[in-house]
Amino acid sequence: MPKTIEQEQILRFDLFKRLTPEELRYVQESCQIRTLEEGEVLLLEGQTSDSLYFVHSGWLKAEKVSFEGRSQVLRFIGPDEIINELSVFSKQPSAMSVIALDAAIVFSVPGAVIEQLMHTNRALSRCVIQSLAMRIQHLVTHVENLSFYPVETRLARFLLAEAHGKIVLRQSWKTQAEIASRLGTVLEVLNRQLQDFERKSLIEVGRDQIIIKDQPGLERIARR
Amino acid sequence: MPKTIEQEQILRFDLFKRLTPEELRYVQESCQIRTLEEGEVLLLEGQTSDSLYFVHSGWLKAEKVSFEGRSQVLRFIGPDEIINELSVFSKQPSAMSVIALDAAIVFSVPGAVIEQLMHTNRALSRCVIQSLAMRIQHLVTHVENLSFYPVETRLARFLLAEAHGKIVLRQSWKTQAEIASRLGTVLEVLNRQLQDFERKSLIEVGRDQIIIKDQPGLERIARR
DNA sequence: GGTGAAATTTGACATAAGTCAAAGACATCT
DNA sequence: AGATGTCTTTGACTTATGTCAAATTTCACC
Repeated sequence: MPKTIEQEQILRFDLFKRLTPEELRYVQESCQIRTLEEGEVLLLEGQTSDSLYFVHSGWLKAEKVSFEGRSQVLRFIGPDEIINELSVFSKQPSAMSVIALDAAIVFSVPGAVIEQLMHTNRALSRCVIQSLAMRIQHLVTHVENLSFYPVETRLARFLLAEAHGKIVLRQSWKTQAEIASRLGTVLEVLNRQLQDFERKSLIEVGRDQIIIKDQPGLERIARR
Repeated sequence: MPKTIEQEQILRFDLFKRLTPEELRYVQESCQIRTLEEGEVLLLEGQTSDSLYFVHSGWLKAEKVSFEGRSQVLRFIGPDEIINELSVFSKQPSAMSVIALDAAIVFSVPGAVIEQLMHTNRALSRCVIQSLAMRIQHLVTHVENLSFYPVETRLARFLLAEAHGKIVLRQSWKTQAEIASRLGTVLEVLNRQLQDFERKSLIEVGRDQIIIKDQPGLERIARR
């Protein structure tokens, strides 16, 4: 049963760090594994889903789509991240869609199981609260960026935030269209901004990475 | 001691609905009253404050200010609302400033007191989680609006959301500048949009109220 | 009732950002 | 290699939004 082996992986999540062995077994037993292919929809906006999802591998995005078909990516979601707390804890339909960017594997745990554990284990509540609080911080920052700063600044900030050292990895799904949607703009505008940065020798855009050539320069733009 | 009489008022907050009489007394004893005048700053962005605030009367705003001095109002805060959960529960400095729009009275309760109560009372945790979840919903909506929709649509939605029946109350602090800042735009743009709506007989702008004259018309604009 | 501060209105202007349409580059699969 | 589909690049164009500066109205306070 390869399933069981993978199921053990769910225990590595921070959320479960403080559980007793017994509680862990309970989680493990009630967890389901779901495999997604690229483009597959895990959650649809407006739909109710009572499960919490844990990303084992692969990448997904949480997004809102407008009437005209433009999409705003709220966050990219990678391994070890949690999906759908909002819906589970507020009992409201999902406010955004979640779509696989990659082939991805996620665990799902029924909301009722989590709620039950929260009754007996208060560290879990705290963990959930922390996680929601972080989500809010990110959103506030995003609002700030959208409302005050031009694409130039938003892009500079994005690059600096995503960079490991001097390079921003570009997984195959991280196309200019996806980045544009993340920054709240459109493909063409983003493309021109990238080229502008390149012309100014701030970065070098490659197919599977972006290299930051002039970090202080980028930071100056990011700062305002 | 008039102070004690007012302190009793804090018990009316939803957050405390499920507490035992003993716990209530504890809250009441550790709560402080703070009076603010118009324009006074309750919380400054970046500053750490470990207290939870409860609005007894008056109005405040939570806002972010940009380098250039533009401000984005994240929410208007009125009686019965709670301030600073984010900071208290995430242990991070406040992400935004909170400023009184009115003469206002707020109660403050040390974060440590709330945390202690959360240990013994799980309904409180749930309440906090619900409240954070709602905050996230609002922020997501705000991001969506900023990223997809023009000022025209944002204004229409704002008016419909704020309206009680057919009228949007304009407290003395609800100036066009404040509304503009709430919608993520500037004074002049908002003013022109209001006049445009007026010219189209959708609304009637008065000094202390805005009357919605053509709700279906507004809703059509709001819908996209 | 007059006066000064705050709120609103107006005009002319600058510019960031979105749209449309088409061409080019690149990667993968057969 | 050739073909197909996706991703990227480009140009010309439209438009929403922000900026500046000044006039006008309104309100609250003496």
